[in-house]
Amino acid sequence: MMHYQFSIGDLAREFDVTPRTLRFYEEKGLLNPDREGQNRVYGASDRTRLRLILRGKRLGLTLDESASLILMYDPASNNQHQLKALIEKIRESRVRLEEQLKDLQRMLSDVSEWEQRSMQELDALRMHKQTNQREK
Amino acid sequence: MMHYQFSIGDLAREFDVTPRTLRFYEEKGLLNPDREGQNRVYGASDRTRLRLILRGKRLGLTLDESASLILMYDPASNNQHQLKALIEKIRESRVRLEEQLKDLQRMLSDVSEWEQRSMQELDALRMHKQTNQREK
DNA sequence: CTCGGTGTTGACGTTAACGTAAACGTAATT
DNA sequence: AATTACGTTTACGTTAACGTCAACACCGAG
Repeated sequence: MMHYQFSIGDLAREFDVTPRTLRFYEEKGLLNPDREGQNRVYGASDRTRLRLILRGKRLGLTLDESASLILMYDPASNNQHQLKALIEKIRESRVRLEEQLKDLQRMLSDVSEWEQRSMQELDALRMHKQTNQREK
Repeated sequence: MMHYQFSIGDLAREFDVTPRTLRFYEEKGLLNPDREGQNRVYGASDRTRLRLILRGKRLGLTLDESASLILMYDPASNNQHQLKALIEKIRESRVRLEEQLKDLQRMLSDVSEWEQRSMQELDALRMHKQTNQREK
């Protein structure tokens, strides 16, 4: 059974952010939930947007950058000129992301290399200790 | 011909940051250049560190996180207990980075999918225009 | 000798992304 | 009726990572 309506608390819990965060994203125009009286009611699209925002954050994008990425997912953009501009923006994003991917791979290999070295060193220390004990 | 001494301006230009940034990193203990009188003189190790810091930044790490990563590269850490703690930290970093990698791949595939769709749409628009012109 | 270029140390300003607190409304529980 | 849980708006506070500016020192060229 799938919901398609969420309170602010629901979403906050699901994505591990505070309600304040969701209201803040709304101020910035990243979300726009319906209202039921005073209260915010979030739908599936808001949920998707939120996921995209947070994914962006984890990758080091600013909220504004995530905002434009989200606009690109929106089918509301039709006119040709805008479309070209958007494609260009996407292309830039992709280039950046690919750069980031390289950075990440470099870092991963550095880190695992270091990990191995230090574990060996740790083993060496253990061996040394045993030797010492036998010498006693 | 390789230098192994750099002024603050040299490094700033090479890595496209301002001198202020380098002084700031020094305050935070991320760099510690020698002095020649008043002036800072950076060596190869500072240059390496700077590279690591900036790489970290691009991946969304904070300066403090980069700082601890750099400490791990340092062979100054010997005692067994510290070593274990460091290994644990590295392991965490790796997990985070692997998560990031997945995010990135998801995002890349999303983006290129969208790119294709919008280029097709653009083509469709062009075709439509031609048709209209012939109908004239 | 003065001028431009490069460096130095404070010290205050700025932006993003929320945190925190006050003051209040509403609805269900006890 | 009072408490508890959840929501609201408004507004000020906070942290990271520098930017910016003032006031000064040094050094080589013209």
